[in-house]
Amino acid sequence: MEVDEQESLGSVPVALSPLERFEEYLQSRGQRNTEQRRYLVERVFSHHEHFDADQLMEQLPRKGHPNYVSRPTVYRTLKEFVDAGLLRSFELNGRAVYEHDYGYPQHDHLYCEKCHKLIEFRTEALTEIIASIAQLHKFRIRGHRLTVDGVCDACSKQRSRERRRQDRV
Amino acid sequence: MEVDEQESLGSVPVALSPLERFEEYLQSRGQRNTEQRRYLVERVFSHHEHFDADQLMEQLPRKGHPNYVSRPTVYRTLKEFVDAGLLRSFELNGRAVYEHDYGYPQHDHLYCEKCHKLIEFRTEALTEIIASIAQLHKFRIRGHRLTVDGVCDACSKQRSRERRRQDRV
DNA sequence: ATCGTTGCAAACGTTTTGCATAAGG
DNA sequence: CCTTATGCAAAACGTTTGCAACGAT
Repeated sequence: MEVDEQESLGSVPVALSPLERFEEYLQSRGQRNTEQRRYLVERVFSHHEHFDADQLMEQLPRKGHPNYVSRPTVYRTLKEFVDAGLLRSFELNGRAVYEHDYGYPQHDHLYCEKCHKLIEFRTEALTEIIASIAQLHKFRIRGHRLTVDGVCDACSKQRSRERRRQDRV
Repeated sequence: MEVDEQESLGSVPVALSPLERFEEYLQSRGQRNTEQRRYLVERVFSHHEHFDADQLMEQLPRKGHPNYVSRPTVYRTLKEFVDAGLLRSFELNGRAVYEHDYGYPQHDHLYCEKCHKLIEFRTEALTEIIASIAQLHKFRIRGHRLTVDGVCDACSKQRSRERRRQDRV
């Protein structure tokens, strides 16, 4: 579930930091700027990675330590981040996976069934196809999720190496 | 989760019926041709619809009645149908959704967030884009899932009608 | 007779809830 | 002070499992 560094799509310049944007969102809805929320924005945006609620929890301080955030609050806050446009979420193997949305370009994923890595890609052609399909069906688009399942280059090479090794035995 | 009849993509002629194909699959793997499996093939292929395990269970005979199939068996059998190539499955709102695969052309979906209807569409252009992306990344494709989220024509019309009604008050 | 399959009950992993307490505005 | 947010415990959700009884080959 890590991002392949070589596949990074760069970032889009934005006016406000994720924290500023979130604070603005909270204010506009009369919600509160709590320590937990501020801390989670900081942690979630400190590195660009795909993650699920559990992986995030593992990286956070344990119960009893400073900045501890309970599991329900993590779930509630991730949902708020999605509403606020900071994160995008999609489902993979029955769990919700999150990734940066704010300040990050729209993209889709290749999902390797062997190493479970998500490789990001971006293509204008896809956007155009979707737009024309939607027009045909008079469908108002809000977003899309495309996942291509298969086996990545590294895992294909690994498997053929293993097959060769087996042949020698 | 119903199929829009008007959006039906037709079917592809196949040599064997779903039941025959499944029986062949079972035989090839030394698995058994049980009454429950035969009954479920019949029910699942009696109409072309998207469905989840719960929706299927609701349509099946209740405990104590003839042809009753338990929940675990329904789950196990749906998984076998996917392995056998009879059904395709994808995740929607945290549940596994199934649709016919055998004898039905590859397609993708528009998902209406208002009425939760899945509209099927098919485009050759998408297949080509995915192939070229995969080639670029030396990625071996096994399949893909594209879902376009938004609001369908019917729901858009409904909402504007309601807005107009409100304006008159 | 063998061994895969079923139904039951109980577990599972993820996410959500009700509620009392804490803390932001 | 008035709410909203939090942490806790427990529930809810869809799905899977262990196991004894059953049934197909």
